[in-house]
Amino acid sequence: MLEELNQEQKEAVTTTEGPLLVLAGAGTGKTKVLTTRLAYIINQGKARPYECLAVTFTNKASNEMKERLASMIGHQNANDLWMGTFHSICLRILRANCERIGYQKDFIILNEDDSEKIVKEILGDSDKYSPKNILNAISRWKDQALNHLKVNTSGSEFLVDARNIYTLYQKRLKEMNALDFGDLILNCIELFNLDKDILEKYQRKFKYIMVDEYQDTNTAQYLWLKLLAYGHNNIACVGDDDQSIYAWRGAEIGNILRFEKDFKNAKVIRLESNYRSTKNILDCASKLISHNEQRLGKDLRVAPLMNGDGEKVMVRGLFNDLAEAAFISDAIRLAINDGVNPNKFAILVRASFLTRLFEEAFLVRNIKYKITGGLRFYERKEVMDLMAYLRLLVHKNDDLAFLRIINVPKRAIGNATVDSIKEYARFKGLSLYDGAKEMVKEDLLKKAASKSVLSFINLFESWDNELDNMEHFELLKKIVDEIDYPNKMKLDKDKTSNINELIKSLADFKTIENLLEHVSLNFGDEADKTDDKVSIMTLHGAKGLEFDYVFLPGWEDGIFPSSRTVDEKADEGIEEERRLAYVGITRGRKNVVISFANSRRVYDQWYHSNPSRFLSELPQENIRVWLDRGVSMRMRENEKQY
DNA sequence: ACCAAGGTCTTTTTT
DNA sequence: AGACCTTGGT
Ligand SMILES: Nc1ncnc2c1ncn2[C@@H]1O[C@H](COP(=O)(O)OP(=O)(O)OP(=O)(O)O)[C@@H](O)[C@H]1O
Repeated sequence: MLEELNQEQKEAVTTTEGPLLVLAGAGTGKTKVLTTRLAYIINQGKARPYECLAVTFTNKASNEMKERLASMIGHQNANDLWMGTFHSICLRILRANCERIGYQKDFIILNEDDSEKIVKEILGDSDKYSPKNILNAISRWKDQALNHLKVNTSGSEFLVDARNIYTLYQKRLKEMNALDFGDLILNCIELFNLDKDILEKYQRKFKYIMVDEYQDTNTAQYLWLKLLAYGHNNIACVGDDDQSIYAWRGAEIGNILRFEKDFKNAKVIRLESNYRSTKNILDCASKLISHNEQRLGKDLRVAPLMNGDGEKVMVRGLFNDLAEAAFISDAIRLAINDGVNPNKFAILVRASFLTRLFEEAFLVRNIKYKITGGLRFYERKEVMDLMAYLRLLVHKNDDLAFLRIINVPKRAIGNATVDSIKEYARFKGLSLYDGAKEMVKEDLLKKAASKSVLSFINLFESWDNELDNMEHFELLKKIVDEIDYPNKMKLDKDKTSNINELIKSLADFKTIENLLEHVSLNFGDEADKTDDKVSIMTLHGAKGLEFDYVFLPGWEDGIFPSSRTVDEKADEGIEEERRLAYVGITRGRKNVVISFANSRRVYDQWYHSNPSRFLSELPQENIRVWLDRGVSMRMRENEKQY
C-alpha cells in the first residue's frame, strides 16, 4: 500500500497523531495521500471505520474515494466510514439530533429556488432590494456561522434590512420545519454548542478526521471541524492555497493560511513532486500563478522518472467563437479516428453558457460528449414541478411545494383564491394544504374555486391511499397521468422524456424521501466515468480531475477573467480568476491547448474581445503560439466590450 | 382567471 | 435568441 508513495507522501500517511496539514500544489498526490492514510489507519487497527470522519468537496469525490478504498480495506469497511461533504455529514448528524434544537426529525431541505421565494414573499411588493441580493447576504452570514442574532450590520441600511429579513426568513423556515443549505452546517454547530453531551459523543467517536480541499472551506465549516477535532486532536487537512476558487461562495482562504495557529503543534508536510503533468504544463502553471501576491508559495516539479518535457502548451488565437469550437472539435475528431478514447479529452470553460457551441459542434461531428454544469436535471422546470407533487405527497406542510403546483397545470385557481388560503392558513396556524382543505369543508371559498380546490385535495387523498400499496415510481406515473401533465403543459419531446427519466430514477430509491434528500444534497445523476465521452464542463467542476488532453477555450478579457469579478472585487477577484486558470492548466496530463477568439456572440450580439491578460503571463519558452490571420495577442484599445 | 403582447433580463462559478 | 415576468384586455 505504501510502496507506491514517495518519502514525503509516506510521512503524511503514517503521521496519524496530532494535527497535520499537507500543503502541496496540483497533482502532487494529496487526494491519494488522504485515501491511503485512511486505509492505513483502518488496516493498522488504529480505529474502526465508523470512528473516521472524512470530508470531501463534492459527493462525486466522496463516491470515488469510497470506491478506491473498497479495494484497499474491503467494501464493508469503506461503507462504514463517515465520508461525505460537510453538508451530507451535518445532515446525518441533524437527522439524529435535531429535536434538541427544535426541529422535527423529518425536516425538509429547501433548494435555492424555495429560499428565494420565501425572501420574495417577505419583501412583498417592495422592490427596494432584489431577493437574490438579500438571499446572498443571508447565505454569506451562514457561511460565517452567524445566526440572525449575531449579525453585525455596522450601520449600512442594506445590511440592517437584510438582517431583519434574515430574522423573518428563519422564522418562516421553522414554521415549515425546513432548513436551507447553509442551515445544515450552522444548525449542527448550534446543536453542538447547545448540548455538550451530544458534542462530546461525536468528539469521542471521531478518532481521526480528514479533510480534502481544505483551501475552499468556509468559516462555519472550520468552526465545525474545530469543535469535533477537540476530542482526539487528530485532524489531517490537505489543500493548495493556489486552488482556492470558491471565495465568492464564502470560502475563506485564511483557513489554510492559519492552520498552524489554529491547531497547536501542527505538523506541515509539503509535497513538491507532480505526478500528473509534463514539464511544459507545470512551468506554464507555475509562472502564471506566480503573478498572484496572496499565496504561501510552493515549488512544483515533475516527479523523477515521470512524464518529461512533453509538448509545449499551445496558445491558439482564432477569428471567432465558431472557428474556435470547430478547431477544437476537429482536433478531437481526428484523435478519436486515430483510436484515442474520447474520455481522454476535456473542454474546460469559465462559464456554462460557453458549452453551447461545443455541444453543437460535437453533434455535427458525431462525437460523444457529456456536459456537467449549467442547468442540472433536477433543476428543470418540469422536473421541479413533479418533484413538488412528491414533496407535498410526503409532507403536507410543505407550503412551497403547495404554492408551486396548486395551479400547475392550470386548474382555475388564481391569485385571489391562493391569497385567501394563505390568509386563512396563517390565521389558523395551519399549513396551506390543511388550510385549503378546511376552507372547502367550511365552505369559505367562492363556488367555482371551491370545486377546483376540492378536486385538488381529492387527488392527493387518493394518492395518499396508494402510497403504501404501490411502487413509488408507478404512483408517480399515475400522478403524471391523472394531472395530464405533459399534455396540459404542452411539453416537447425532450421535456416529456425528462419526465419519464424522473419516473425511472424514482425506482432506484427505497422511499420518496430518499429521492428528495438525494436531490437536496446535489448528488448528481451519477454519470459513470467509465463511459467513452468527451467531458465538457466548467473550470469549477473540473477541480480534482485529470485528463490527458485539456482544452481551455474562451481566454478573453471579460470572459476569463470575468468582467463581473473584475468590476466587483478588483485585485482579489483577479487573483481568484488566476487561480482558476491555474486549476485549468494543471488538469492536463499530456497536452494543454489554450484558445481565444477575436469576436464572440453574446446575447445574440457580436462583440469584439481582447485576449485574456493571463496569456501574457505564460512563459514564452513553454508555449507554442498559433494565430489566425489578423488575430493578435495584444489588446486593442477602445473596442466595444461585454 | 386566463391569455396574449410586450418588456426585461440572462450567463460566473455550486455545496 | 429565448426564458421569464408584468401588464392590460377579455
Ligand atoms: N507516488 C506516486 N507515484 C505515482 N503516481 C502518483 C503518486 N502520487 C500521486 N500519483 C498520481 O498523480 C495524480 C494526481 O494525484 P492526486 O489527484 O491525488 O493529486 P492532488 O494533489 O489531489 O491533485 P489536485 O490538487 O490537482 O487535485 C494521480 O493520477 C495519482 O495517481
